[in-house]
Amino acid sequence: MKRDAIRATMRVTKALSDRQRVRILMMLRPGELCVCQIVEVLALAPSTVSKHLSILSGAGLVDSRKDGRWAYYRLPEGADGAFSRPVLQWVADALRDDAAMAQDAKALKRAVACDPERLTRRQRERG
Amino acid sequence: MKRDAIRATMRVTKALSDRQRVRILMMLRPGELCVCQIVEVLALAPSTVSKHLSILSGAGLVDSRKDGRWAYYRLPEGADGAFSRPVLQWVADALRDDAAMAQDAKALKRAVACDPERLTRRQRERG
DNA sequence: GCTATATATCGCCACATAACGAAATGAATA
DNA sequence: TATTCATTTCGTTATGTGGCGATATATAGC
Repeated sequence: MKRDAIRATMRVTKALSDRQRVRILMMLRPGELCVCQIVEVLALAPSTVSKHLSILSGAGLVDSRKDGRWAYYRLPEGADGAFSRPVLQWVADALRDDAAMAQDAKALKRAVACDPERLTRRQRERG
Repeated sequence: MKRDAIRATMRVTKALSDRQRVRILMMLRPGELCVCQIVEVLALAPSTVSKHLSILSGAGLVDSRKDGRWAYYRLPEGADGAFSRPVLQWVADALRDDAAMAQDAKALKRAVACDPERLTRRQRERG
């Protein structure tokens, strides 16, 4: 008898109950992203995006690694993601062909075109 | 291209992001329940439970019918529930063997033992 | 070591939401 | 028709949460 599967479960459902976090998860499906690339697509303050990522991380919905000054987030692979993968798959299915998601994918393609170095410089210059 | 699959999707994830609503959904898996039976198990004010049910209904996670003074809620069957069924299945899998859910199931068994008539009378006398 | 800089954390504010009790609704029965 | 009563709706309150800017942290390069 699991003592609190409910806790882990609610952490996931609460993480999924915010639109921006769902956008992030969908963006991560093709592969890992630098925080600055996520910031670029969501058009939110870096601190806000960081908070969202920490909530996703706490729910086990993303893994992360640091590479120098940059932090990369990705969907957990293998056994790490086994718990949440089905629900994430449901979200992805539900949002297949969604217009807003398609727009994000397009914006993401542009953001990924330049490396974090150039992307962050552009973000800095715009203020 | 669906214009707002995201809206329907977020309605579901927001509905699932509350613990009491998840408890309700799990309680409904064996079959339909009267509002008073749900009130009995959750131990919340009837108005609160009603609000939760209306949110679940808005997300398409439950159907309802009226029978005289009583209202019955159930998980949508067939095509009606096709959209949400996979995510509900994920929740159910995640909470299989969860201690709190088992306790709800036990309390539910007691609540279902007497019919709505007797149950509401007991609630009235205590309230 | 010092500076620059990408990300994370903190403090704050505006808004959303879960809870309750009171009042409204609507069906059964006297 | 009037009353009873299960449920819903409404108004209020307390708490939770998303957003931002300011500050802290940590790493790269001088």
